[in-house]
Amino acid sequence: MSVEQALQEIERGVAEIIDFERIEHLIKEYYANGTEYRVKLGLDPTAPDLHLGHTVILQKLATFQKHGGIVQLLIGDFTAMIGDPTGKSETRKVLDRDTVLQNAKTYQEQAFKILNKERTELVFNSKWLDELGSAGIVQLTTQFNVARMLERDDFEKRFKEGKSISISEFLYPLLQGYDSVALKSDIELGGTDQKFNLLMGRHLQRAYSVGKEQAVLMMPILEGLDGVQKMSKSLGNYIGITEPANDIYAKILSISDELMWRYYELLSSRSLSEIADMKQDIKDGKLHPKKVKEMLALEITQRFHSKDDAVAAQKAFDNLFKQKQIPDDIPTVEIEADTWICKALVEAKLEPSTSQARRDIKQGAVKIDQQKVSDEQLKLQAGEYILQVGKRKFAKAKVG
RNA sequence: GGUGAGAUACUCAAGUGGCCAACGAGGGCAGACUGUAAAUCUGCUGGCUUUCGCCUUCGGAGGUUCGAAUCCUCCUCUCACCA
Repeated sequence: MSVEQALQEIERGVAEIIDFERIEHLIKEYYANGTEYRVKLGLDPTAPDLHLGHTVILQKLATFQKHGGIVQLLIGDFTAMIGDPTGKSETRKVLDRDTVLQNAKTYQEQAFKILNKERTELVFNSKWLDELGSAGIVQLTTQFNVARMLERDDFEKRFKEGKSISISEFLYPLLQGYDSVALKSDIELGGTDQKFNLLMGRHLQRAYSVGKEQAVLMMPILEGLDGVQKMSKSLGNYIGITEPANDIYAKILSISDELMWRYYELLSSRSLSEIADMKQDIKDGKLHPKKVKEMLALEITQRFHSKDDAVAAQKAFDNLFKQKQIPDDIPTVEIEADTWICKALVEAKLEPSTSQARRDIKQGAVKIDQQKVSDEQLKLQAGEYILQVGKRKFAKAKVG
């Protein structure tokens, strides 16, 4: 593969690159002399599950691995105890160490679904930050000043609004930047929201005379299923990479058409020209958008499961929705005879409370064996039934 | 350390003695329409073995009252101004 092609791949979908010349140089060196280089990604192990939003950056790392990069997967076990203030309107809660370590472990297991393990170095920043000591911290803080710290958007905003900013939060970007000093990274990746922190790495590498200043490559923030807010676990609009094939497939099909293109650009491995062609074909009426979305869903599902699983997920989905059939693998619950329907739905975990069940029955959302339930006083007689709430919640009930 | 303001459901936010399970907005769930999409329209959005009923909830603990989210006391936390 040529250097040009490699750079093209690297540039795809990125939001911003700082010091592109350095990346260009590193790639050239690799293809000319086989010289490897280090690409850093810092992970904040506060939420234990990776979702598609994280994979945008992980995939970019994998691209670097193909072109001579050794990935430094940095688990911010030390910094996580402070909590990254990025995008937060208030001070984060401090996590205890056990939780942080547990989360970190989950993270690495998942990251290797995308990254090449052979070309990844796993590091924990407590290794050098623990040793930094008070003197080291003071030394570090002399490298930056408050006025510049307050240039950071979220700090500035909070400062203006008179909201509290903890001193420890000022330390966060400094420590994260110091990681780049300790790791001597050549390139650091991150989301656009990390720009300030990423640049800090460059600044500190210069201040500590590391002999290089890392290039910075920022990926856009992936929107969640709602298409508006960023994908995040706490907002519940995410697709986790450990989710079952059926769920991943179904969730992707549920995104809007507009958002689908965004996902194509950031997540698919299809070429940009291919994607542009599909867009045109839809415009010309040659291609149905649903079809294109199915292809995306298949591709992504296959990435985290097998091809067979992906095809099976598609089939299950079609059964469920296109043909309005009932999926094959639904949970079974045993229920005593003569149980009130609302209570049964709660026992089957289809409803959180009998009150909610009652409301849903009133709205015609509850079905037994495809038949709408209209009587909320109904009692289940012995036998086997398929209980359904809404379009996608099912359970098989063995009553008796 | 001093002074002042505030804490209401998933979030924001009304309510300042009974009409309050608590306006409104967002979010969420469901129904219609669709391509399980989006947009739009409609309904619901504390719990309860059963709903024209009962129980719990407006930062916490007490108190006043026939009756408190609303008044009083203390406590906890947040914010602002001053030092």
